[in-house]
Amino acid sequence: MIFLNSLQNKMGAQTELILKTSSLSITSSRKKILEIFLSASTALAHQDIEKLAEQYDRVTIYRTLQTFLDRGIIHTIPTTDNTIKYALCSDDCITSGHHHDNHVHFLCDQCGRTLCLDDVSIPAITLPKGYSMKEINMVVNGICKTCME
Amino acid sequence: MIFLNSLQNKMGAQTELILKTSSLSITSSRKKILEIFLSASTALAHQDIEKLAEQYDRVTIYRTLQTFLDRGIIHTIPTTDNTIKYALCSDDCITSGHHHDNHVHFLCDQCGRTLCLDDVSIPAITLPKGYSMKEINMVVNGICKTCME
DNA sequence: TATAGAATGCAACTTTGTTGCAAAATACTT
DNA sequence: AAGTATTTTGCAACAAAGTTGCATTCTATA
Ligand SMILES: [Mn+2]
Ligand SMILES: [Mn+2]
Ligand SMILES: [Zn+2]
Ligand SMILES: [Zn+2]
Repeated sequence: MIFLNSLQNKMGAQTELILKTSSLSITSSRKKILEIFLSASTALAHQDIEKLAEQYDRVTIYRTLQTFLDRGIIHTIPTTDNTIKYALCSDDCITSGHHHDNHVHFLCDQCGRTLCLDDVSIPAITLPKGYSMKEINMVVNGICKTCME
Repeated sequence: MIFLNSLQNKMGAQTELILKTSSLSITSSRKKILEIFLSASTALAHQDIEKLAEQYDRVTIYRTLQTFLDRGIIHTIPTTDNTIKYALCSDDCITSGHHHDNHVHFLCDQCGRTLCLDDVSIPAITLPKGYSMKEINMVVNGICKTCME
């Protein structure tokens, strides 16, 4: 029990730190949504968060996700099925002002989970003359490790 | 006038050929939507097509796009802003039964257009052990050639 | 603790996507 | 060319997703 409280406190401290670092006021919905991301092993859709944070209004969740995106706390993952998934940015992302995610994302066709493959970086490409690159996304569909076993 | 009719006829013949090749019955909505894709230089959202084919019901457009996807006549392009864009598959894609698009897509942050960079192929990557790849998408955001000038 | 400013919840609304079914169009047979 | 089976379409009704304005509540700070 003491142990659990300690964990809870640690998580609480972490979420408050993230919010402070981004100059955001500390509110219970923001902390809750950050906690959800921190304990999730996969990227989450808006709907996933709605289910895990039922006490908060749908609109609040929309606005909170947008705020987190603006501050670079989370990033979006484009998918082929018209659902945006959100995931926490790595420490690098969060601390640096400008967002620069550089890993590949994986969508499992079987379990439906979306994973950040933090260790697989996106290879460089050469664009035709006249094009300037700002962001790059690489998304792979297939079967994930867990589902293969 | 004769010239225009000839162009029209050529486009008509082309759309009918595509439909026949995919064993689809030839209907005016399917021809119209194919014509839109053939004369478009960019990928299109459902909404774009709705505006360009006002005479047809929204539901018909949804179903037609789905049919074209199923037959591999068009492919989707995932975007970070929760809108799916559709584009004609290259000849290779259409003729071969199985879909294997392999080019990078470009989203211009200024004009909003989505372009198939047919000449830029997606580089290979190595996934962690246990993952199997089925499809791969690479989407680049930035400023397109036209907007740079 | 008082107060200005920010965030939230609610209601109302728009947009996007889905489904069932009758009517219309197409492909196919004769 | 006409008739018929099958497919496609439009409409209506609905469900889900996303947006906006505004009054209330909460947070930061003096
Ligand atoms: Mn990620
Ligand atoms: Mn393409
Ligand atoms: Zn899986
Ligand atoms: Zn452009």
